[in-house]
Amino acid sequence: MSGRTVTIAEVAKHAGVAVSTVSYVLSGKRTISADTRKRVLDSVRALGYHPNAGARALASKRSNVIALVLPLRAGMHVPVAMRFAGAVVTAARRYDHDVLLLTADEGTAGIRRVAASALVDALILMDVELDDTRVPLLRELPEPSVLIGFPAEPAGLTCVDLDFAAAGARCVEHLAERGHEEIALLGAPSVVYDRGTGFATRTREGFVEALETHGVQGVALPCEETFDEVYETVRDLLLDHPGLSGLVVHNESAVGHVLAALRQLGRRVPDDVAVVAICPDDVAERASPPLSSVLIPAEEVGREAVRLLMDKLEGRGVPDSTLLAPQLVVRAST
Amino acid sequence: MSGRTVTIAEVAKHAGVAVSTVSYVLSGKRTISADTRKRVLDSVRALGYHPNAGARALASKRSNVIALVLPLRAGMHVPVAMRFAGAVVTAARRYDHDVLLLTADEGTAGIRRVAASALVDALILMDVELDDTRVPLLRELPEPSVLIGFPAEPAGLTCVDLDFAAAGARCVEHLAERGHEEIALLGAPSVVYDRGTGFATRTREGFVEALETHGVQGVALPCEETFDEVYETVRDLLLDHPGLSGLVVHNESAVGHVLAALRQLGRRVPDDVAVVAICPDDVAERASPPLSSVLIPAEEVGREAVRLLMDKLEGRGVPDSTLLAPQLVVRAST
DNA sequence: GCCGGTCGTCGAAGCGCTTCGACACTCTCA
DNA sequence: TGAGAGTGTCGAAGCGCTTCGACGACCGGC
Repeated sequence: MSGRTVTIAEVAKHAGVAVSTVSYVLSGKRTISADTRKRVLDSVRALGYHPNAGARALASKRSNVIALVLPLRAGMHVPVAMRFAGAVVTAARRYDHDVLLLTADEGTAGIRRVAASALVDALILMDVELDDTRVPLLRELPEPSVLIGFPAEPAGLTCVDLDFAAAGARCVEHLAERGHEEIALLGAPSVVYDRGTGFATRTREGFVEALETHGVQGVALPCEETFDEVYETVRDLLLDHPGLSGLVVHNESAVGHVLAALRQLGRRVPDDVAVVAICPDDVAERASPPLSSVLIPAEEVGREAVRLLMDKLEGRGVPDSTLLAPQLVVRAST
Repeated sequence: MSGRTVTIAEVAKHAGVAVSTVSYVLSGKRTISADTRKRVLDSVRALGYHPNAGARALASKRSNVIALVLPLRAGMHVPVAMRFAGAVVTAARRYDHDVLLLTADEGTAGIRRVAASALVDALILMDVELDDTRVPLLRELPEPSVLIGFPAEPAGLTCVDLDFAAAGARCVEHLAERGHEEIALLGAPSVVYDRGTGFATRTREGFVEALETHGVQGVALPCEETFDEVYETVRDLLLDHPGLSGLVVHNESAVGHVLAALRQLGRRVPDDVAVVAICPDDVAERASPPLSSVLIPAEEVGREAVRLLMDKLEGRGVPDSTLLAPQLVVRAST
């Protein structure tokens, strides 16, 4: 409570025990009698003791901080990224860890620095590309790490993500069930495919494969994010494919524009064109009409990434690859 | 380079000097001969030395980490927040500091914890409300802090923000110059006003005051974020105010819907209704038509917040209040 | 040629914590 | 009844760094 900072020695004196006893009460690493424990905890509360993070890190070789590496680059969808980040912070706190935020300005040097200085115990990487420069570094780092997303060569790494291939396939299946025979996928901006970001590519692959499985005609197109570009894309698509009656949209920034474009082109949703999106729930619910969608389970992915990381920190084995099953929610648009 | 972690003692031995000499070379706190300095720096590079963050923090009572408190609550615009966050991280790195990410789940306890444990040296708070529970805590904390946004009672605090009142006024001025005589402000969702978030309220005040100054009729309305609600709001607004020809939109999620609604209601932009937005540049540029806008200078605000914080950490005096002047960019919508 | 003042370097004392080994007990079972 | 096996607690040794005071070496001024 006081302004001055309280040390473990003061707690020990207040409780009438040795410093090490206080430490063991707090860490639970040795058995302490219920009586002593209570006395110590009372003193901790009375003095408002918070262990000094630096001292703890120095002595224990654990900082209880994890790094969240978040490149913030073009074409990446920021609200989704933020929800991942929020989920990671919340989950980390449950394991008594804090989160250090790293961006890409420093390149891999930042990762090396926080790892080498023992500022962090472990790392979570977001927005992983198929050919990601950070991946080789991760392999040589002694600190454990988890990737959200998949690089081209994930062997020996620990990766978590929504199963985007299954998500793409699930959308096709859904539209096929509804009787649509010609459909299209509007995906990420082309720059995202060019960069080889995994999730976009994998959705497209899942989509394309499922076309065959379900005996449906279909095309997959990239999709830019300004209204005018979206409008043109949709207009041309409808011109080129007069029989098209179903649309899968995997691009959250564009999804509103797609609906507006359809309206403007005189197509009703879902009567003329059914639309299913791959996007977070709130975006789908907020659209008009509300969209059937495969939700991107940001919270779940974040939580899972932290859980895997903690398992690795504790030396427990973890699977290389964790794919979260897509879940389709049917709303007014199909 | 090696797997093992290198200590200052090894650097000292390698360079043939005392440990303290290495420390002084690195910190520059005592004069060291050019010769010795070079030898030490060469050894640092040769061994790949990174000072241990915990040890450094313990000995120097400075962790070189600042906390970024980011509530992530409803109604807050996530991409903007993220740009602030990115700017803060980048700016902090220039002062050799890292950024710890804190969310609101823990409430004020999280702030107290990281401050008391000396995990961080200082704090930056984002998305500050007029009546913010975190503010009283900040006042009693010994660690310096900077707020992005203004609480109701900012005396004794250090606050930075865009001058939203001036931004609101600037939009009115712009529309008045273009000859519009009846205009409206579509603001944040009502929940944001209810919470008393400063930026929304201050824009409205600036808007309302400027109406009089420029002899213009006008109303200010909150604005929800689903298409249907926006559509109704715009429709009713045009019905109630047949002479209305100018719109100020201060709501990034709604701005696309507003344009779509106007289109659907048969109003051309800017011929029938001129629209000026208060939003980040990329949103304004991506709209159709591109919007005249007062940009939200996220990078500048973030950078300024960090600069102020570093000044406070060094014991330099800083102004209580820093307002960044709005800058209006004219595009196709007015 | 001696004195005081820099300048450059060193050694050692912590910073607040964890953890290891030791030790005094109390049980248990031969 | 005494050896052996826990329990519960303590003291002390670091963890890797910063920083303080000390101390030669060298300088210019008288």
